[in-house]
Amino acid sequence: MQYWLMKSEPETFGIDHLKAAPNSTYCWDGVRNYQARNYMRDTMQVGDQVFFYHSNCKTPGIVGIAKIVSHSYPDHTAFDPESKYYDPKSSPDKPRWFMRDLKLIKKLPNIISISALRANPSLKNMMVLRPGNRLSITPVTAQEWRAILAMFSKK
DNA sequence: GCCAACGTTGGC
DNA sequence: GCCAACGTTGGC
Repeated sequence: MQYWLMKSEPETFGIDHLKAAPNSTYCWDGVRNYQARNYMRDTMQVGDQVFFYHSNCKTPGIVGIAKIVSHSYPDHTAFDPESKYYDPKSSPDKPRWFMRDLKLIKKLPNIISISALRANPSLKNMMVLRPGNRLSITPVTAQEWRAILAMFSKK
């Protein structure tokens, strides 16, 4: 079992979009970064747990918990010229980008903001908090996972 | 809206 | 294979 943090812009695909999807499950499309793709395609396993993070918004932070419920498969939005994720270098024969399905486990009662995360000393090495971090999918250690769970179960 | 940090592109 | 230019991310 591994843990991850996955960023999404709430305007584009937020926690409520996932919640509203059939079976609260949706494909994590649009990843166009090789490192993030490799995590998704190669490293993730079905059953891994995920912090759902809202980025590029008024209050960035962790808003929910989800889990990986599928193996990786080609991201079809890359084949669609109408999609904003279209990539002519990816084809069904030779797909370049992959995705997995995520199922919402729970939406948190309150957001755990990035400032709250930064204020927690046990998270000082967390990847998403590192300066200049732009990776949309980052691994979370078991220690970090537990420390973050403790932050909201206390409330 | 600003801007620092970073990944990608493409000329050489 | 280097590296400058460019585009994007994302916190503030």
